[in-house]
Amino acid sequence: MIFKIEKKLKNSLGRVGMLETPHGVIMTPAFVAVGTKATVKSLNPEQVRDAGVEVVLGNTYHLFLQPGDEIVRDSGGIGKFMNWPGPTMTDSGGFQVFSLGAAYGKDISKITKITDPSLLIPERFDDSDAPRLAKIGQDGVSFKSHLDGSIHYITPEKSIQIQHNLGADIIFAFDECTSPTEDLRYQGEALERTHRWAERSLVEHLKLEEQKNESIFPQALFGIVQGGREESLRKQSAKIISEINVDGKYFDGFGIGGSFAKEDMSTAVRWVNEILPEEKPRHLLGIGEPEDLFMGVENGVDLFDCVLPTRLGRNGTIFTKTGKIIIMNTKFRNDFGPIEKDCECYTCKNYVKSYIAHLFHGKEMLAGTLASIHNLHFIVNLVKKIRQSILDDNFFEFKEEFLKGYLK
RNA sequence: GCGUCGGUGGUGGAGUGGUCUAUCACAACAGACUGUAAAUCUGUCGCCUUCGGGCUUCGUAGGUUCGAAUCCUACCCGACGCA
Repeated sequence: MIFKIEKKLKNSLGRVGMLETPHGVIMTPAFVAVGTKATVKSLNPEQVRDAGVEVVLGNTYHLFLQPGDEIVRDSGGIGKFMNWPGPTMTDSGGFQVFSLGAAYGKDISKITKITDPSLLIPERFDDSDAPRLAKIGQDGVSFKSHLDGSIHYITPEKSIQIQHNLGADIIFAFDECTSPTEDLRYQGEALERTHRWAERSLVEHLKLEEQKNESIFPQALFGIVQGGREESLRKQSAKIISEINVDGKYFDGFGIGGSFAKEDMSTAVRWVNEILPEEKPRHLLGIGEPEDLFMGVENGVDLFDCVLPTRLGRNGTIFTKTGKIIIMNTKFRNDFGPIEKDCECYTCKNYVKSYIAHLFHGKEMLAGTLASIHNLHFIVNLVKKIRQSILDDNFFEFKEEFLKGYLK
């Protein structure tokens, strides 16, 4: 994997670059489509590609459980398995430590608002008796399969082994995505744990790379920075993760993970990217909304991934330049215009809102597909436009103009 | 014409003397969703409301009863059977 920076955004951390992988080039900043179970939900690879997607992200935990990482390996790797010829990534399962752990069965998001009352609780809320499918040990995480209840212990080594079997071009260290409801003391403990796991991930990765024969593509490993909303922890994490090395071999790039408050996400990202080595790519995990993408790029992020375009699409919420719309709302039943008249996506070129609303009301499968195509195109294209605006020296103008219309 | 069964909120369909504005499902309406446990979930869903409550509903009209969607009578409507 080779990363080249083409141009920097003046007076900020932003940059435009290119990331070369064994399966093709990613023009950064780029939005990565999420294909957790080796499929971008409701879309086939041609539709994903036509939406402008350059790279797809699968998930270690899900593919380990089903169909099993060895099956993916034996089929020729995740890209071949899912018929996606381009670059691929896999997440390590670290997010499931949160989503199946602290967040399981609760109404908790990794993105909070400062006004969220749960953040005002000074003491850590002890809910260790609450049912959860992921339980953290010092050595790894015990997962109770959401599919059949079977127990699986995932260590950093195990996650890396699985990811080597899955065979994505870029893989991530096993981390703990810490819940925003945890107190500072816990955040610190979790951070130390994530750092230990990062080093073990790197050791295992280098070992497996060494054992590979030439017929197998080399993989790049990204370390993950955590630290929640806390400045000292974020900075400490960025420093430690970027310095971790085994015999002079470092992480190939970095993920920025964990929970954020919407209001101060930009500062958290800036703290980290001011410290991470400039010449390596940074991936802001699980973000985001259009305004978050501008924020991330401006603060030095090269890659984003998020389930939002496809999840919102399947659930009937559609991105437009003037804000999100809920296509099932009554007013769209007889709206015979496209979602966006100047949109180049397949959905907008061929269908009107009335029809898409009809498909959703009728619970037709095509509904989620058409909405996902548009949403994915919208977000992927937004990042491409942001990229171009940096090349054209009008990033800040573009940002202001877009957000003025979008956030209204 | 006679007989039997049945008519419940937008729909289907519970309820068969009080705890009934009436279980439940669907539809409808609104909302949520940020490294996917998710083509999912939440709320509203008779009318009015100063959100305390007030008022009116179970084919129609009467009646019995302290009290009726629930019992009785008549009528209207539907299905089936016999003429």
